[in-house]
Amino acid sequence: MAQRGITRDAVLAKAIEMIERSGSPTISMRELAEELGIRTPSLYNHVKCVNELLVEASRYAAEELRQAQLAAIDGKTGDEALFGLAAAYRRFAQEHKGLYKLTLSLPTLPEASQPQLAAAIAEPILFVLSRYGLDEEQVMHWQRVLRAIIHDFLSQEEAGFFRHSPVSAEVSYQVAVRCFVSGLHAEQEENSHAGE
Amino acid sequence: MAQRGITRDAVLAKAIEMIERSGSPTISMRELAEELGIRTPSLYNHVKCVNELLVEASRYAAEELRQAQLAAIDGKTGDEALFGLAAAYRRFAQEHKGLYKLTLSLPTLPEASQPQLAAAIAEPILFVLSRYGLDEEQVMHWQRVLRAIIHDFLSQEEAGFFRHSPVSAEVSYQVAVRCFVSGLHAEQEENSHAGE
DNA sequence: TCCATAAAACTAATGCCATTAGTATTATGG
DNA sequence: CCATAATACTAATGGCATTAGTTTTATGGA
Repeated sequence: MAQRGITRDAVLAKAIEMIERSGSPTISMRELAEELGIRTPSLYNHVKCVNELLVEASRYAAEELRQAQLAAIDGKTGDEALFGLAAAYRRFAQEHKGLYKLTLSLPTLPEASQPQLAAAIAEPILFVLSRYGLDEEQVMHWQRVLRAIIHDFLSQEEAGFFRHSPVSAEVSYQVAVRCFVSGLHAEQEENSHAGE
Repeated sequence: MAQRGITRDAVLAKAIEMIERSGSPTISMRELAEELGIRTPSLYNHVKCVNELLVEASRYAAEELRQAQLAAIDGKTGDEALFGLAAAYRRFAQEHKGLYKLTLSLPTLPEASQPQLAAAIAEPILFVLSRYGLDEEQVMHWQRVLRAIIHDFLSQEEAGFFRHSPVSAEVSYQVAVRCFVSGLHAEQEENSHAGE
């Protein structure tokens, strides 16, 4: 038996499908082979190792997240764009748990592929912030702050930190985003006063 | 050969020591046994499974983080206490990488032990925030926001997200904390206006 | 003082996983 | 129509946690 129509792309697609389905950013070669209807070692005709699959899946996840962000800020600027970004992140995390977690562990990937992916994800935020009259370094700081708020909020929620509380996680998230915007305005304020 | 002076506590202590040393919140039964000078299966005379060890180590980590927080706010109130908390978190994360990561994955523990540990960690923050004249639900939201900022900032930094940038992570962190405080004050402001 | 008992170590074995080595089969282009 | 390369297979390796069953030793009651 040979040539069963399985290609590297098909393997990757199935891996991504399984990550989406399970909500977990891990890949089991055994299960993957089973789903494809082949024996485990046959996978190695298409990929080098499980890590290579993770890198490829991360690449895909980063691109998806990037697109979701770009769609969210389309035609918007300023605070509206920021709220749009925050909402898009939250939706992405909820609808694509596994892919989202993959973007969180992106820095564990091999050095080479990492910077581009991180940059691809950060870019939409940087773009929106670049219109706030901050200097380049400040933009970097505030981008990190926003990502920190958004990211960890979601991962804490996902991880179950809020599960045992009656207080709405959704509302907490809105408080967090408003907090960011308000802090950002304060910084802007300070900048403009500095020039007087 | 028997009775080599190894107790359950000794096993746990060594496990914690190894987590501290490696900076990784994982335990290998094989390595653990090797360090203790016994064979792997002998560990099972003292603990039920590797997960039980992780639970115990998490308990310890949560308590340590709690103590670090309490020490940081001792004699302080208001913004000063908040800045103290943030600094303490950062220091703890840097000096106890492994334990800190353990507190991040706390929710993966069995349901039973989780709420107390999460509460123990959150309590000092709740205490400080309780003096800001917010209602109970607001306190909960703002506690989550602060934890989100602090936590993810540190885990992103640890994970290497900032490694390829010349912009200081330390300064970004300060921007984040100031952002929180400024946002908190804005909320306070709104509350007092609402009563007019 | 001695021995029964239980604690704590051991060896051997199981099962799950990723991965590698080596072999068989089949699709395809020359 | 057949040589070759691609792709699947089986078999084996090595690492891991864990379990079963056995041996050794510390200790307290006779």
